[in-house]
Amino acid sequence: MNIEYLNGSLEITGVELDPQLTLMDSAQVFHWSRIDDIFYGTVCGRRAKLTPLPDGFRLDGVAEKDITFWRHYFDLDRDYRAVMESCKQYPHAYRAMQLLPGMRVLNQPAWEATIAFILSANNNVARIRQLVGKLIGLCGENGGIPSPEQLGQIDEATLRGIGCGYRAPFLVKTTKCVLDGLDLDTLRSLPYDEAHKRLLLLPGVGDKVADCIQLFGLGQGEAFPVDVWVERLMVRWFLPDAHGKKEIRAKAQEMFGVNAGIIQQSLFHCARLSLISLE
DNA sequence: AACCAGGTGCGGT
DNA sequence: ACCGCACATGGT
Repeated sequence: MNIEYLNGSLEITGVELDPQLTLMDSAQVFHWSRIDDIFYGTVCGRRAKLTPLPDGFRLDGVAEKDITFWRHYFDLDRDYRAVMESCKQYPHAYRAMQLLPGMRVLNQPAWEATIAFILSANNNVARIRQLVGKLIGLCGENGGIPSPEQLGQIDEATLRGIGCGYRAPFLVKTTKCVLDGLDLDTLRSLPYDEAHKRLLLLPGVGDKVADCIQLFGLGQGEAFPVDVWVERLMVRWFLPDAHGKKEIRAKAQEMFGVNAGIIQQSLFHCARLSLISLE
């Protein structure tokens, strides 16, 4: 992998990273937009324009002090080939990673992942995108997910007004928890189980959303979100006798360890895109 | 027009 | 601890 920085542009080449797959199709992040194969997004107030290249991408609008930030966001320092090799004893997992070589798991800010995945519950990807976009539209025009302070200014009725539905009070209450002093980033250094328990205290956060926050927002690779798709594919491909999402998650963590989350992401997409048949 | 969406909270067994 | 149901809304 090669990284070059010049005049606000960060060029990353020699890396398997498919922006369409990771930013738009992956259902791990919902607020990047694509216009004519160029991607626009704002993360923690840093607005960037991403242009795909044949073997990587270029990021424009990058301040020199933010090079490390973006490098971490796109998880550039991880050897995905090694992750793939780590699951070679599980042919379906290995195959899933082979089929999606450009797949990566982004390191999002904990707060942004929390808001996005509370909105994701019992919702489809197209609508999650739309909803996150409307939420962003409520707070200025920098294009990023509102900060806790910004969201704290918005009442439940307004959130219902943009289509949040019954998730509106979850957003309000969780925002209040954070404004009252809960520091999501401190969960990063806690063991998986402990961070999970604390996340469950937030309104609108159950097992699945907590795992998404841990995987996408806290850098905890043992997290293994189990939704209906993952439940089905795990039973079909790995655990024919398992029943219940909790058991599936525990067994997957035993099998895949700290790479469980990355492998889950590949399995999930292979199933969703029908790259591997569930029958 | 039903049915589904990367579920969660709640009350009743 | 497990089970069933309500919950808003729009895409397919």
